[in-house]
Amino acid sequence: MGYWLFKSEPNTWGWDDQVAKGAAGEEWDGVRNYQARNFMREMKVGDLGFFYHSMKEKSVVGIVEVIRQAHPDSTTDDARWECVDIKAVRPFEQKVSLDQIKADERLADMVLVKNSRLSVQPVTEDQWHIICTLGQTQP
DNA sequence: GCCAACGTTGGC
DNA sequence: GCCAACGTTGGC
Repeated sequence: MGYWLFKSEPNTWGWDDQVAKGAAGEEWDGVRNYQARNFMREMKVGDLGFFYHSMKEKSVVGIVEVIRQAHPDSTTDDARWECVDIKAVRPFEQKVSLDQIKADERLADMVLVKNSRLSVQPVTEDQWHIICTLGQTQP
């Protein structure tokens, strides 16, 4: 089981948009960064991820599940870019802010802290459980 | 809204 | 293959 973090600017694509897609989910398209793409290639159906709102909100707001492995990104003809499909699983009872994450020394190694610009990131199992606890939400 | 950091592009 | 220039991201 892998754990990940998906980051989006809520004005472009937010948690509410993801929830509206229901069980059918949606492509996590538009990624044009090799590191992020490589992580998506590693994802397997059933892997879980955090849904993070960047910019104004800067918080983890919910949990998503990978429902389709990496496949060509339908928003480009460029064969280099691939994406997975994800669906919303459940919202966080309590949003976990970037400030909270930075304040917790157990989370100091998170990619979110170290390389805030990477839009798709791996999360360790320990980090996963800590943040779920902070969010008062079942892993 | 600004700007630093980063990744990508393209000229040499 | 190097590196300067450029565009984009995202925290502040």
